[in-house]
Amino acid sequence: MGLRSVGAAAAYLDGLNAEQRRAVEHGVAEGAARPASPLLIIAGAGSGKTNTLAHRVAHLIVAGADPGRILLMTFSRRAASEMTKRVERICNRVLAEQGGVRTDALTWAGTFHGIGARLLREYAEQMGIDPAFTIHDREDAADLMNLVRHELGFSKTQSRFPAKGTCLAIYSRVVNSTRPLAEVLARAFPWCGGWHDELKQLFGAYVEAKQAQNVLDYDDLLLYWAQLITEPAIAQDMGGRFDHVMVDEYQDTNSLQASVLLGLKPDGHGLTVVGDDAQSIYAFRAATVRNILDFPDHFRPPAEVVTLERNYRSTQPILEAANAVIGLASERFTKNLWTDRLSAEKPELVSVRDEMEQARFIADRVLENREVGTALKQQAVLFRTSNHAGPLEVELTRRNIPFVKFGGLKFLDAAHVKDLLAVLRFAQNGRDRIAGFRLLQLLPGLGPASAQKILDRVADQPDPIAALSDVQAPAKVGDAWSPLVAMLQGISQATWPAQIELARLWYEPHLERIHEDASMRAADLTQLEQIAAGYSSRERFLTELTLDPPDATSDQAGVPLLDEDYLILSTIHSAKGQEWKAVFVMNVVDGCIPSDLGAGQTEELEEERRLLYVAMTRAKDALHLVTPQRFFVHGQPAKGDRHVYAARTRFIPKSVLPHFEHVSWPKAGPEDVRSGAVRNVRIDVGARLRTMWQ
DNA sequence: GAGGACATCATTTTT
DNA sequence: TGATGTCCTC
Repeated sequence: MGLRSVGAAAAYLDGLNAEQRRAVEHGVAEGAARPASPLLIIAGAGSGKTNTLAHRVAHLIVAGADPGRILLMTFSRRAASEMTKRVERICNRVLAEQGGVRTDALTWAGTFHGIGARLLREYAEQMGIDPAFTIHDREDAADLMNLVRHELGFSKTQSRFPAKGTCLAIYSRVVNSTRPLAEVLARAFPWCGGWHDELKQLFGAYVEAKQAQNVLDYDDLLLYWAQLITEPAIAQDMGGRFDHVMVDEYQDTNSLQASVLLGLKPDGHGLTVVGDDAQSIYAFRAATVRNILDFPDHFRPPAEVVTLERNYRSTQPILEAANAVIGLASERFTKNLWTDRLSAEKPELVSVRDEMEQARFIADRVLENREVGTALKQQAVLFRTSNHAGPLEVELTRRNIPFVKFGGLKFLDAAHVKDLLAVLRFAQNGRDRIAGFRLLQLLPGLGPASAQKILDRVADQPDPIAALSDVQAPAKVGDAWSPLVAMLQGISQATWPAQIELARLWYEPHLERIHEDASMRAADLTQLEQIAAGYSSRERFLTELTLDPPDATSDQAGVPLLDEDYLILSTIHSAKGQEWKAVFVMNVVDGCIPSDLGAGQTEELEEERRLLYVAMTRAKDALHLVTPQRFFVHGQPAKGDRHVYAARTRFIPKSVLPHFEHVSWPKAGPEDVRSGAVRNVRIDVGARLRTMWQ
C-alpha cells in the first residue's frame, strides 16, 4: 500500500478550523510509517474534540497507517464505539473517492480497563497467572473485602470499622494514586485515620485472596498492566505492537494509567493525548490533572501542544456564563473559549419553592419545548447525584413522559441477574469464591457456613467443578444438590451461548422459590440470554459485561425502544462528552453542588466547580439552572415537614449573576395572585394605625 | 446452622 | 429508603 497522495486527498479536512487541522496533520506529512513526535491537544468543551481526534486517526489510516496497529483508549466503551464509527465513516468516504478498499476496523479501541484485560490474558503465562481469570466488579470486590474483613475479626470491633465499600474505596485510591496508605487516609478519608494498621493488614489479605481465587478487580487490570510493563523486554514487545497510541479524556486518567502509557511509548513517539484541564472531574478516582499539565515536559523536546478554543456548541450567553463560573477557579486554566453563535437569550436561573416544584417546572418546560419542536431526546436533565432525580422520576412517570436515566443503579445490580452471572462465572473459574458463595446459597437449606465448607473442600482441587460431584451436601439440601452438579458439568461441555440457557433452566425454579415477582425477573433473564448471544464466548461476555455494564435504567416502564422519543436524565459525570439543545441542571444549591460532604477541602471544592462547568457547557441553545429554596429532610419522619433552607450555589456569587436571567416559578403562585395594577398601590398603614390613638 | 424478624445508620460521582 | 448487622427461633 504505497503512500497515498495525502495532499490531494485532504479535501475531507476542509471542514476543520486551522487549529483542528494542525492537530490532525501533526507529524503525518512525513508519512504514517514514522510515528509523529508526541502531541497534546487541549480541547475545550464543545470545541470539536471527538471530531478532531477521529479525523486524526482517519488521516493516519488514509496516509497508510495500519488500523490494527493503532491503540485508541477512551474513557467509556460508548465513546470508543462512537469514535470507531466516525473514523470508519471518514475513511470509507475518502477511500471510496480514491477507489480504495474498506479499511480494517480499529481492533484496539476501548477503555484502559478493557484493553488491559485483553493484554493481560495474552501475557498471563509470563505473569504466572491463569488466563481464565474472572473479573470482579465493584460489588463483588466489596463482597470479597467483606469476607476477608470478617475472617480477620474486624466486623465486630468496639468502635465501628469502616464498611466494606469504604475499605474498597480506600484500597482503590491507594492503588490508583500510587500514594502511601497513611497519606490517602489523611487526605481523603480522615474519619478512618485510626484504622491504619488494620486496613493495611486487611488489604494484604485481600490481595492474597484474589490471587488464590484467580480473580482480578478493576484496579488490578491497571496495576498488573503497569507492573508488567516495568519489565523492559515486555514493554518493548507490547509497545512495538502499536505504531500510534491515542488517549482521549486524558485529564481524567490517574498516575497508574500515565505510567502504563509512558511504558508503552517511553520517547512519546506516536503518542497523542487529548483532554481539557477545566473538565477534570474524576479526582475521587485518583485522576490527577497533573497528568495532562505535565505531559509536554515528559519529553525532550517537549510535546507539541495544540489548543482548541473555538466552541461550536453553545450560544454566546451560555458560554459567557460558563466562562464566568470557571473564571473564579483558583487555578488559571489554559484557554478561553469563544464562539460566534450569538443569541439574545441568557441562561436562566430559576427559583422554585422546593423539590416538588422543581420537578413540575422541569416537566412543564420539557413539554413546552417539545411543543415548539425540540424532541425529548434533545433535552437533558442533569444532577449531581443519582438520588436527586427521585422526585422528578415520580413526576415524569405520573405524566407519562418517557425517560432514560444514566448513572446510578445498574441492570446488573439486580439480585437475579447477579445470580445467573454467578453461575456462569463459577463455571468459568471454579476458584472464584464470591461467585461460588453466591451460587451455593441459592439452594434451599444451604447457608453461608455450608457454602464455606464446600468451597474449602474443592478449592485446591485441580478441577474444582469436577470435584463438586464428590462432595456430600448437607442433608437438608436433599435432592437439590445433584441438579446443580449436573448443570455445572453440562455447561463445561456445552457450547456458547447454549451454556447460559442451561444455567437459566436450572435457576428458574429457584428464582420462583426466592422471589415473589418471579415472572418479571424471569423476563430480565431471557433478555440477558439474548444479549449473551451477541458475544462470541462466555469469557468475552463476562468480561465485557463487567467492564461495560449497560448503563441506562428507565424506571418500571422498561427501556423504551430506540426509535422512541425519551427525555435524558443523567448524572453530570455520565453526561461527559455529550450535548443537548436544552439542558436543565437540578439543585444548583450549596449542599448539592458543591456536595456538602467534601466541601471542606479546597481541592474537592474546585472539582465541584468544574462539575458545574461541565454541566453548563453541555447546553447548545437553552440552559436552566434550578434552585429549590427548601428541601425536605430525608430521613426518619415518613411525611414530616422538617425542612432546611438552601442557598444558591457559592459558584454563582453576585458578580456572576448578571450572566443569568432570573426567573421565579410558578410566576403567579396561589399566594401571589395580585394583578400588576394592585401591586403599585401604596398605603401607609403605619400612619393610619398611629392616628387610631390620637 | 439456616433463615426470618428487627434495629440501626448511612458520605457521591465510575471503570 | 435500603442495605447491613444482630438476635431469636426452628
